[in-house]
Amino acid sequence: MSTAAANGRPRSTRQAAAVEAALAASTGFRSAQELHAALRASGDNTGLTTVYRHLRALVDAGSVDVVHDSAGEARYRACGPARSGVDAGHHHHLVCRVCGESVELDDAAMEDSLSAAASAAGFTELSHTVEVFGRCPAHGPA
Amino acid sequence: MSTAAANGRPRSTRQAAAVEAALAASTGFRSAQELHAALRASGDNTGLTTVYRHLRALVDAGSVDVVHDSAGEARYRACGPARSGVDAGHHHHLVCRVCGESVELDDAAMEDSLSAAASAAGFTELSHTVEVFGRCPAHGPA
DNA sequence: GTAGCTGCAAACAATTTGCACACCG
DNA sequence: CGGTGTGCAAATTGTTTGCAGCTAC
Repeated sequence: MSTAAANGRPRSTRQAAAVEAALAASTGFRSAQELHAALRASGDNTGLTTVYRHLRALVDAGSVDVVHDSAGEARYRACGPARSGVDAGHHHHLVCRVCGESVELDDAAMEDSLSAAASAAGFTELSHTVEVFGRCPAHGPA
Repeated sequence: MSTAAANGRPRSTRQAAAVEAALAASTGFRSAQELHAALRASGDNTGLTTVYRHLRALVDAGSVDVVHDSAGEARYRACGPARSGVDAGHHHHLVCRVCGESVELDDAAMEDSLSAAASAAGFTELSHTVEVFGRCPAHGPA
């Protein structure tokens, strides 16, 4: 099908595809090193450095989302198709702290409320980070 | 018990007070190392280690709030009086990305909206992180 | 007097960068 | 062939831990 999900890259490399595949293989957030380990387990002998490089490039391109866990470590997830130049995928995530599974949250009311409060304080050029953690239905409380 | 908000500490030390004072001296978020530098500038020859130790203790006690900037570095701010054992100071911050000044946001509507969305997805034991960045009135766009 | 607190320096972990080599085109 | 992506290892940075001495109680 859409074999052409990635064609704007300078040179098509196998490792680049491997990183994207590793990201696409999970609906949850994964840490850089976790991703690297998974890649090696998949047979790809990709280096940690390369993983970091592609991760950064993808984040920069807007096709990957990042959150920082409580330890300050970065976790990545393939998200938003990143249309042309538009920020078509603005949303936040609800992440299960047990299995890492994540669900997208598209809460316009929340966004609006937040913006209104910030504007009321006289702040401009707003940007925000919203991360929600919890236990997914499959991992309910004890 | 109006004696003191903090009497559960093992031993009252001058450095502990210095760290708390440094935090209280600013309405904005400060990084650990920034705080350490300020402390030395104030005359206190407190060590970086000690600053980190007290910071961690204060965060653990709930009297200090932490946010992680885009670089993943921790920034602290004295917040919520942290009553007895109750989380009496739940709120988020609106931080100026130019001067670091911060304003507390107590947006119940946003909180509610967020919780509702998360609950709808079947998630429990929710916790969230909301950080808003922007330019304060004093540092408006060009 | 004793135990906890302090501080210097080494240990640590995550991430970045340099440099030499392989591969894509 | 040419150049870019790759990868190993060293460098960086923020934070934590160990150990000897000092201070508060």
